[in-house]
Amino acid sequence: MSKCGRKKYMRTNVRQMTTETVESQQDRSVTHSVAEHSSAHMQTGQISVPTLAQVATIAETDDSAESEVIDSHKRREILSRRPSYRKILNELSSDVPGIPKIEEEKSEEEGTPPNIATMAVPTSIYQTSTGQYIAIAQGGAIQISNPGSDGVQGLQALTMTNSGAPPPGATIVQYAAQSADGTQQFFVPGSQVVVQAATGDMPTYQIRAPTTALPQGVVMAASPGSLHSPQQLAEEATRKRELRLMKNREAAKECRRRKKEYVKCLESRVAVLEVQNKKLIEELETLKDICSPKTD
DNA sequence: TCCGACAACCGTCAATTGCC
DNA sequence: GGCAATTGACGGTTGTCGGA
Repeated sequence: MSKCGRKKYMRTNVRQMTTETVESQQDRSVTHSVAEHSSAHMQTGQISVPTLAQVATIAETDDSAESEVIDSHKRREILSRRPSYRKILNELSSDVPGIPKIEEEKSEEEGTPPNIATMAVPTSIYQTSTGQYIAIAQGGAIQISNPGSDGVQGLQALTMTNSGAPPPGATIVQYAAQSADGTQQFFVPGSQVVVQAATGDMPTYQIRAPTTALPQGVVMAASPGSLHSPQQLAEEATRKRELRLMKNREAAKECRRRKKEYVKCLESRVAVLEVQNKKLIEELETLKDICSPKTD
């Protein structure tokens, strides 16, 4: 039995159960539902964070008498998909100046945050026979990423100075694991090659005219231009699927990173509020001492 | 040393949202 | 409406830790 088939079967049942659980819990305190939801995920090591809507509902329905009169709108709110962690955190940040905002991804025209200054949004991603990823971004930037490393540290980027807009459906990247002179070559549009001129900690790349025909072992990935046969269509479908999986893989990593940051910010906010609360209590006690006459 | 429990992380699927 | 982004949920893998 395939892994995916089994997963899909189980996921369907679990998803139904999850919905039923949330709905049935409307009759009880929503506080319980969130707690149970979290503890259930603790068994699998996953973090569960209630949505803002859930948090609001918890506060509103803490009184068990009111929990029975949750209208359909609130139920829909609970069941609805949460906004992104970035939005939630930025909403919190607008209320509390101490909380840093998660940077929005900016286009190249708007400038990039310092920590991802060398990254560009890839538009075409290819995997070489050695497992490396090559991404051609808008503007002609070529990014070479090693497997096993994260998206930033393993990234090598260069920008083509003579890059123009490639013709639609004609982007071709050809990768040779090793050329005759021991360097890596990447063939790019415009009948040019990107040659690895130096290796090591700081590899450099040069754009040259190709000197030889395609070396042996070259891996070619071409966009659909004239696919006709069923085999070509199948290969194209496979390529699209792998591209989608790779993008979703990276998106999941980024989502988890944001989620961790979101949780960290919430925890730090709790710490700050606890300190403030303690100070206010102490201040209140002090004022009480001042205002109330001494009895002894 | 072995084993089980647990946490953390990952890849994947599917549902949802938001933008064009 | 289509598509990309986002994220919940799942199963799998790996590393750590305490007890036998």
